Amino acid sequence: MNTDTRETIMAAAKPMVQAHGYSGLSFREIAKTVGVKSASIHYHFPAKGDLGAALARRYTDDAAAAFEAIAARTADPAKRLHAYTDGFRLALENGNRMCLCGILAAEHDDLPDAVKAEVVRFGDVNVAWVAKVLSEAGVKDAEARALAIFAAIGGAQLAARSRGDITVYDGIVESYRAAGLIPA
Amino acid sequence: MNTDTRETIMAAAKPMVQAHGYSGLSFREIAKTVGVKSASIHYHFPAKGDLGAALARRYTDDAAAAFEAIAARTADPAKRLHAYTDGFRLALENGNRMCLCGILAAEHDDLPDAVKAEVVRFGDVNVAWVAKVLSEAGVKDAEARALAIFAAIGGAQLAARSRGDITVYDGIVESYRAAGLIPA
DNA sequence: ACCTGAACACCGTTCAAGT
DNA sequence: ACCTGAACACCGTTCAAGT
Repeated sequence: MNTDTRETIMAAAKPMVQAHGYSGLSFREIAKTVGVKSASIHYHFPAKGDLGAALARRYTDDAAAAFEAIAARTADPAKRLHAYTDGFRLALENGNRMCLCGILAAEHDDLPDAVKAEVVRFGDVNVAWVAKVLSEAGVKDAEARALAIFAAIGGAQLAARSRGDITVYDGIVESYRAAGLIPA
Repeated sequence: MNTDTRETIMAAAKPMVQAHGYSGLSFREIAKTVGVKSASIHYHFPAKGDLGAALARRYTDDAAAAFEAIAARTADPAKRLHAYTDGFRLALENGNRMCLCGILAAEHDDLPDAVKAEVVRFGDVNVAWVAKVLSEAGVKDAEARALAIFAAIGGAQLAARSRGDITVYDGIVESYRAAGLIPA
């Protein structure tokens, strides 16, 4: 039951993208970790964009599954949103990394179209879920507010990462709640 | 009165970083634009980090000057903050680019220390100015709120850039005001 | 079916050499 | 003082060749 090489490649590449971005993702580095030659990666992912798109697609699917799990665990909107913001905290906990699609968003101009499309889909999935939570809580303009919360969380992650200090993330998110952006 | 080569290099490099980031900044591309060979860039900026730090330093200084100009133009906190969020809108207007220090923040792990330090200073200058505006407006926890606003604006820029749609930025910022994050 | 070595045009960097 | 050509080790990609 040896592990699928394709899976091993994706597992090695994911944290690399979260730390160094798409442009910083190196086939030769992945190859070293996986134990193959860099040319072999191209057998599983013809071009770098194919790997990037596969990573972003799975990241979004995993997020969607996590959202469902949160919704199943609690019906309280405030608690659901706490679990939501905690989810983005995880990346920072894991070696000051970023949300995979967050760092990809910054690299927009250098992304193949397939990767760009997955980044947009990640946003759509996030906004749709947050909007549902908000509207169930009776928040007006739930869709617009959800997009604002999604964007704000990405910004909090960016600010915390630039200082290499996860407490910066916590403080910013707390301010979002105190100011009324995120229902508390 | 021929233009200083060092200045020409910085002028060429700035929009490149705002579009492609630090890692996407190419000495050979700069050289083509400036009309010299890539090796010549190293005469003015020994390493890429020296150029990156110089760009971030000037970007911060320019921002500080712009903040002073805003404060001199109007005393109304809401108007000052409108001018502030408009400032970040400019980068998006200019070819869907990002705040130079915003895109650098995403690349934190691959930045030389001198560049990292300038990115942090940009944040400090922003937060200090916004905090002053907020405290004059009687907002409590002005420092924390200023950091939250700064982060949120960065996130709005990131979200808008990922969709290549400046109206996304406008909508998010409007939501920030509607929710009470930014005094309106 | 899966992997590799070698080549290609890119990259930042270095340095001896030019003017 | 300022610039350059050539070399170095990197990069993604391609492809003929292996098993």
